[in-house]
Amino acid sequence: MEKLTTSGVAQLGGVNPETIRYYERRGLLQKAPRTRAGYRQFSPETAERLRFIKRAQELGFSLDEVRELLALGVEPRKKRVDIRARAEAKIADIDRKIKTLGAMKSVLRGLVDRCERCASSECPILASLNGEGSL
Amino acid sequence: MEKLTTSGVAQLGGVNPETIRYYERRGLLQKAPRTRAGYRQFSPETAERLRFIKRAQELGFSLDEVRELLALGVEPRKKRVDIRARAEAKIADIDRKIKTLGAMKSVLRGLVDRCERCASSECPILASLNGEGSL
DNA sequence: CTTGACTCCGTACTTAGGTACGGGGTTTAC
DNA sequence: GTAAACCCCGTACCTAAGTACGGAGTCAAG
Repeated sequence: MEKLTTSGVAQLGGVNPETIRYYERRGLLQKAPRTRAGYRQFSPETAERLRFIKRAQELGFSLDEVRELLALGVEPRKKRVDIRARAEAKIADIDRKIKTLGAMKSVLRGLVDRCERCASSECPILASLNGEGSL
Repeated sequence: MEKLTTSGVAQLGGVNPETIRYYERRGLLQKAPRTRAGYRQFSPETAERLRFIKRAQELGFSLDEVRELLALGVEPRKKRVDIRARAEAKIADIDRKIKTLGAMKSVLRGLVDRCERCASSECPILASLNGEGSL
């Protein structure tokens, strides 16, 4: 269990060191223990957590939402049912996103397919899209 | 083909009227034709487009990326192959997003499942997550 | 033919999510 | 034991994506 420095964990997690402090302030990373001199010490798993945060963000979760996701693993015992419900809700969120992405994909796929079938230089589908398209 | 006013189309598309002007500036909506007096006139399909933009945004596409997506339907004829390639690239982007969402989902699903099997008041999985978890 | 609601435009402000700065302490390598 | 390279913190700054403001023109109802 080698401990990492702020910029060490930042590098492993692929973020700016300043971002670490920022996430700590925002509650996305719990306050790291400090050395006598006040230097933060991180465990390597923190880098995992950072990558999770980044992935979630790229998928359209806000930092507040990401914090909720992360909080699911750190609930104050007891409320087992509650945590379950919240996790299920997040899963449903994710399913909605997946569905929407699927829809967007088939729009694009349709565009590609129609354009393939249409080798002439005046593709009617493109033309129809031109005047404020159905995309 | 009833024409819509700026705030009319904004309402239909579920956005602020100012956002319409903003999207026009940013090139996400082409410049709308104007009345003699300079008022913009939109066709109802513009509302569709707005909703597409919003959906794409919620899924983590930036406005610049959304513009690229939209541009796929408005290419200057000719470069049929190019547009196809770009659409394929976007589809690949989307597939990556879907895959990542799937991974996040199974992390959450695993959390839920393990917590269900673990009815005692000291769930070891939660405990293991507490010290900078594997989420 | 005026009043209220709506439009225009340019410019300024806001929020989220960082990033950078600068003055000071610390640790490592010579 | 001292310079380079880090770390701390508070605060200031930045970009993306809007949102609001305010003065001026327009349109529809009474």
